[in-house]
Amino acid sequence: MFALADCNNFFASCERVFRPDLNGKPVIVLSNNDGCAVARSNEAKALGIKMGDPLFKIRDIVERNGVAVFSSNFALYGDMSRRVQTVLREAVPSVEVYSIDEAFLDLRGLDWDFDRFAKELSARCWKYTSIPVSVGVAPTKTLAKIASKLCKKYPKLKGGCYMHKPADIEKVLRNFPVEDVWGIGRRSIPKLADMGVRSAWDFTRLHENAVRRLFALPGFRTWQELRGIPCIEFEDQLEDKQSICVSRSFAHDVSDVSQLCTQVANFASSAAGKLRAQNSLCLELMVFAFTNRFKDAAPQTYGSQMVTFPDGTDDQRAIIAAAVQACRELWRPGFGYKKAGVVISRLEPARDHVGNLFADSQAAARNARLNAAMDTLNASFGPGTVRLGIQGSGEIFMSRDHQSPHYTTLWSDLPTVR
DNA sequence: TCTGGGGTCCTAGGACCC
DNA sequence: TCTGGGGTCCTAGGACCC
Repeated sequence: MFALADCNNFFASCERVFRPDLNGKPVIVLSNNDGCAVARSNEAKALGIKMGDPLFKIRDIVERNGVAVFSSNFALYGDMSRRVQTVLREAVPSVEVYSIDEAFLDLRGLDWDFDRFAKELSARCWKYTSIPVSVGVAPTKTLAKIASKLCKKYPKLKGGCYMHKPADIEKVLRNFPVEDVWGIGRRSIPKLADMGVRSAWDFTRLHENAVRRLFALPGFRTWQELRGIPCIEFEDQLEDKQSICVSRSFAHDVSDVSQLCTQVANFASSAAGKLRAQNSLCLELMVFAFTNRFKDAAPQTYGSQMVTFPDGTDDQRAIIAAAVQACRELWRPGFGYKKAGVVISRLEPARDHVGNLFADSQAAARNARLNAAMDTLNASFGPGTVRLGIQGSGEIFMSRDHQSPHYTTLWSDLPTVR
């Protein structure tokens, strides 16, 4: 058996932990730049606010119903996520953190009362973190996902659902829309509709050859998993990233090349920091920037520029310099750039890297010490405390008009109790 | 006025080899 | 008319996830 522990309406729930006055009230959390609703409390969902709705289009609903609106606060969500993970790791030997708000638990070889286990684990998460968590247990990961969704739909399950009897699974799948199955995406829906497949159960009734032909290997795996045959690996080892991307939309259009370069330098700085954190080197860097595609009247452009590092690098100054140079090359006058980003790829573990015999090893060692010193300072005093001149103030041009305090990660933001 | 950010895996087809 | 057979590697794009 596998379990899936899924935090309900995660970002909205995090905001409510330190704002209990908002319990039972509609809450939404916005994407970066205060663009779209990306998390909604149950009350906000009931008002008809959809995932991804732009704030300006739901302004009426928000104002009429007194919806509490928050800018995204990833320092808070990341910290709350770690707290939930701690509770999960205390419960079972093996945990696969799948995303910021979801984790799989490996229950293979355990002879427990899984229904009780699921309900108790949910209760424990609530007790220690104040985050509501749905725990589904089933013979495959895909079925465990469905079981956890049942918990959200039926409060009487008390946050835990064990689904394993074939007759029960059939009953659930017959009532479960195929488009809500993990691994079935938007592009597959028309194909499935053509074949008369509406429920997850219908999908399991298709012939194996048809599934393989139309949905290839990933679709076949989902088909197997729904039929109770596990074929998606459990991965409790955290793998190194193969690529790292840092990108943002800007609060206003940027039509000045040096301003754009300053922003790109900050993206590169952030990407390079993540690269060093996983002890890798990158061999490739790409910068991209484009205009606002929603502005029909304005001239549109998309530019990207690639740089390679034949010897591999994780050096802050080298990566930022390359990104800024690439940005100058892709920039075209007369356009208002709305979004830009830096992607570093072809990553290799630093310890496996075969260096250049003729490189200046003393200079490399000096750079490594400099990078380590900057990383240490920025980890202690906050990102951007020590930075290169070209990064300017270190700020990204971003709107965040509804930001909550960093309750758990900044001393100055500690809640006051009287 | 205002529309997010960050990833992975798979496959078909091109380019190349003998 | 008719144009071999068998293989590997790489890449771009598609599809999916949160």
